[in-house]
Amino acid sequence: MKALKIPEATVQRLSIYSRFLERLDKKGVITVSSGEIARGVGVSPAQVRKDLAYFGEFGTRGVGYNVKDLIHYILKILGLTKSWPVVLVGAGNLGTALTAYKGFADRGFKIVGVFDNDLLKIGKRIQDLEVMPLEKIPAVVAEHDVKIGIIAVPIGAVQNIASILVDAGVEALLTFGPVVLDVPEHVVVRNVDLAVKLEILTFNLVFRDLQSVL
Amino acid sequence: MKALKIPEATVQRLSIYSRFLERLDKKGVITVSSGEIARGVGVSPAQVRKDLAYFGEFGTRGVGYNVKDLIHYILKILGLTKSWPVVLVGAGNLGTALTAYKGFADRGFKIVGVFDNDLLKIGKRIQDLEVMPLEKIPAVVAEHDVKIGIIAVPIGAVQNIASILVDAGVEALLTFGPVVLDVPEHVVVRNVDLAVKLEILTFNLVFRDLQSVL
DNA sequence: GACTGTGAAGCCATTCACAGCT
DNA sequence: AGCTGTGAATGGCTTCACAGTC
Repeated sequence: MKALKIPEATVQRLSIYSRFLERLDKKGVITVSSGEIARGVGVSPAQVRKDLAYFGEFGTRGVGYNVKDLIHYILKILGLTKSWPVVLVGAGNLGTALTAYKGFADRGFKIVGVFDNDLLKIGKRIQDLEVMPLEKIPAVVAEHDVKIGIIAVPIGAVQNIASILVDAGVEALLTFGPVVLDVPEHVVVRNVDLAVKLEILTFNLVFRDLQSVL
Repeated sequence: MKALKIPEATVQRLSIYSRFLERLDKKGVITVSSGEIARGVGVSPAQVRKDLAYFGEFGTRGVGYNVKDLIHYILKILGLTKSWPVVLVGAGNLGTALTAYKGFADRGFKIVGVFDNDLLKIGKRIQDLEVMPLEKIPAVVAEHDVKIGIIAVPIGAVQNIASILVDAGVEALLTFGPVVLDVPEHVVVRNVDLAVKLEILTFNLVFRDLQSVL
């Protein structure tokens, strides 16, 4: 065997490469070099080659990579050659925005159920989905063999929802806001924290000014 | 001088520490050790100490850190001892969700203007803000001395909005989706890509299964 | 000549382990 | 005894540089 540990940064970049390549493909571009990809997404050419080398030899020396083929290989690596059903818990502002988010559908993610515990929201329609009570989670997860859950509920409720999803069979969770989840080891969790992102901006703004004084 | 290069990961964690500490403070906790912080946010104690050590000596040996003081120091480091005015461009689903997002207000970010180029959206009220046309960006940015812009528009329009914001005087941008911005060097840009996050999940799901076969 | 694939080098972040303080 | 602060060691990711191929 060969594949061992893949840096998370590599996985992130593969996702980005593949979307850049799809744009090239739409423009009719047939072949691309690591340097062109690098410029297109803002990394170094060596980085592009290294990232791809973790998974095989996809290029031709002296020529570059075939765009269509490379797209296919990367999607295969990322597990995106099939559509993934997703459940979303939380039908507030964020949940509503995520349900409508085209970026998910474009990449084969299909939201098959939206849930909330708020009686005022249950029954409401978001896109073409009816918001369901939490009790329906197990049935929907089982019916569609859902592996991925998105949790967009107030911070105090996140752990509880995570447990419900995991018990129902979900194996990967995307959460928002500052939470540390207690879930079984086999469950993959990633978090998006928008306040952190803004605070990286403010840090850089003030730190830059601070340094210019030294 | 001493401070030189701070890892971005450190900045992220400081933001997370500070919110954990605020929860402790609300509970009335006076003193905390690096080990307790570490357990609370899911990192190693040494990491916590190292992160703080970049910026000074905030603890007492044998005792730990004073919660209130440490919160204050971290907020100072992150530039959060003042409120930051923010403009948001894009009044679609995501923009609307972001405008209502409590996590921003809680940390002192105040959205002072929401803009869109869609005539159907202009004039609409989101929270207590009226959606304004793009032409108003320079005036609002100047009036409130806005340094931070959030761009939540379709991917094709992002670069154009970024340029407008930068021309108006904004120095830090938060964008969504797969874009590489062309902006002056002094402008700080960070990106949130939700599809990438989901694809990290799928990668891990399929890669785990793949590895178990080897 | 052009560009990939890759071992080696370099760089950066995290962890270790212990001296120093309370 | 307990816990911080930190130099040293480790581990991991990125860049370099070049051999290999078209």
